[in-house]
Amino acid sequence: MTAAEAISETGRDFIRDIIAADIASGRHRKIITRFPPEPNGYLHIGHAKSICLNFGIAQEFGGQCNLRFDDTNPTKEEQEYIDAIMADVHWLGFDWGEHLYYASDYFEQLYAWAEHLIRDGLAYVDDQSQDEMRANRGTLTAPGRNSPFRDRSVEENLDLFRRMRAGEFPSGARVLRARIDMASGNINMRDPVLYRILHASHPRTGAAWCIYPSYDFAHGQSDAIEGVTHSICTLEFEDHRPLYDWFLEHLPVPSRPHQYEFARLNLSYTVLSKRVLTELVRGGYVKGWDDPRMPTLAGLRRRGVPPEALREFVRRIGVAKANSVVDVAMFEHAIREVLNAAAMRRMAVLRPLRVVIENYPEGQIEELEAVNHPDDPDAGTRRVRFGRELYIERDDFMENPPKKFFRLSPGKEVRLRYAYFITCREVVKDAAGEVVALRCTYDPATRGGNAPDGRKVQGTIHWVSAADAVTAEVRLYNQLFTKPDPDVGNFAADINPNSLEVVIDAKLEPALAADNSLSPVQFERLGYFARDKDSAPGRPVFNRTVGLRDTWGKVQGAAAVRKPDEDGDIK
RNA sequence: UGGGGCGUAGCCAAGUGGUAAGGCAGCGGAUUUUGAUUCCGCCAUUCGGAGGUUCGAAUCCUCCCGCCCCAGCCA
Repeated sequence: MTAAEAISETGRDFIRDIIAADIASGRHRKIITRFPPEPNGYLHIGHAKSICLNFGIAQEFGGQCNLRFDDTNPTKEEQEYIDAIMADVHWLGFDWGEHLYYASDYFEQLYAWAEHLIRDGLAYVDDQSQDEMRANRGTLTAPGRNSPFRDRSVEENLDLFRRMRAGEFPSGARVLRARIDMASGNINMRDPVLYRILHASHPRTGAAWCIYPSYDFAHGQSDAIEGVTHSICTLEFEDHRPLYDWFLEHLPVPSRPHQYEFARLNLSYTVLSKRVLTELVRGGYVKGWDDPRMPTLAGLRRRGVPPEALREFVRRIGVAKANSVVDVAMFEHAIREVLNAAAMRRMAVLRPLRVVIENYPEGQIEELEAVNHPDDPDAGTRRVRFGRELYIERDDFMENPPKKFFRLSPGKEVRLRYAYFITCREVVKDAAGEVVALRCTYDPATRGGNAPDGRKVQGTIHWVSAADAVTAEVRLYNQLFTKPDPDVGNFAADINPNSLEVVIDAKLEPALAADNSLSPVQFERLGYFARDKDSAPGRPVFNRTVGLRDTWGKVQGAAAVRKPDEDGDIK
């Protein structure tokens, strides 16, 4: 596949256009991008957009994408996150090859460049307190005031900076600042901090340093060291670009990268703020970074979302500069699309209702053929056991059904998928009036699901043989938040109390009990499910990745809102 | 009366002076042993608004309106 073909498949966007133009003009021969996570949390679906963009561009243009950890703040970063991030990028389907880097690899060079700026009179050590600095920074509309330490001599600055490095001062005592313009309309240019004193152990450099470069002082130079040609980041860094360029212009860097910004992903009913995600985990709102309700790659993976679905979703939402909120339905569509094609079908009953086939011989068992995938004959068939006692879904029976209810009700005939037509003859209730079982009859002539007399039936329902069924725990997930646009300032108020429903006695086809059973799999008529790591021998646990499209449920819901009748009938 | 961005359908998003792609959602209909899938059809006389330039404007110019980001020794 040529680069041009690859792009037409991926779609165009303004960044790919710029890169294509840079190649066409001869400005670059080899494209180098980078994905630069800070290891202070887990990757989420928003990062997936960035990963697909950066690694995707490298693939399409025959270039290279580096994985570079932006580890300049040891007070927030941990090895656990570094490991998880690498695993997640690989799982998503991308590989950085030999190009694994850390900003901390460049600490010595960055330090040398800081001294270079000092020598050129472009940086100074500031003794002001944090409060003083803030007070002198000015406001959005008023210029700042120069620090009283701004005009120290080169010698004094050098001496102080070296002593900062040597550990002579406590954390926060002094900073190194660029000497730019305290009156700039762009606050990032008002003498930004280059180095701060942090007596903290770093996951990689340990105690080697007690001063650490700021993001601004590290990022562009790291790009330059690695020969990154296109440094792609999100919109909020747009007004850092003049500073990014300033460092590259004033330092003897080995290459001249350029920064481009795109709009980060926002998803309805979802929060992608790292701060909030961290609080969800630490506050116990979810069971961990890989809780299937989390939008983290680890959570999505555990939920059963295939990486192809993430990539397809990202491809479809495009890349632009307008802030936007993508409907989570678009993500679910991508998941269903991939899973519909890939997942084998099995039968499982979530809320079992016992059915006794009165005219089926006691003790008789037979095996019926069921296809594994309706659109893929190569997926083959399997045998499912049928007996006198079965489980069907409680939702597939209604004693007083509304019009257009195609499932089972007293006196009505339906097809048991791959098996027989059955007719409901009697409803068995307990003392409380609860339906506890159904007595039905079957038509032996309809074996396999077709009536020789051409008789039609309106509905087909799934079932599991009671004698063979395996009991399982099934976890049904709903949106973590109740509102399309949760309040990140008070996220707890918008958390969905019903984001997790646990079904403890689902009945599965026996093959689903095996440790190596299919996953993800479609439970027919219900949705796509993935085996969870909490599964124990003989006690499988499944997560619902996403339900099937449910037009009947939608019609029902709408009708119920419109006109809930006394007897439950819906006109 | 600061600086930087962005405004095309309910939601994403193409379009770069020649007469509004595509996807999601929605709505009809066909097929169906998953009310799934698949398939067909419908869904912006109009591009935040108003002027202007032009034979012709979502695209160029002017003014206005709206939304987002920035005052961490976070990234």
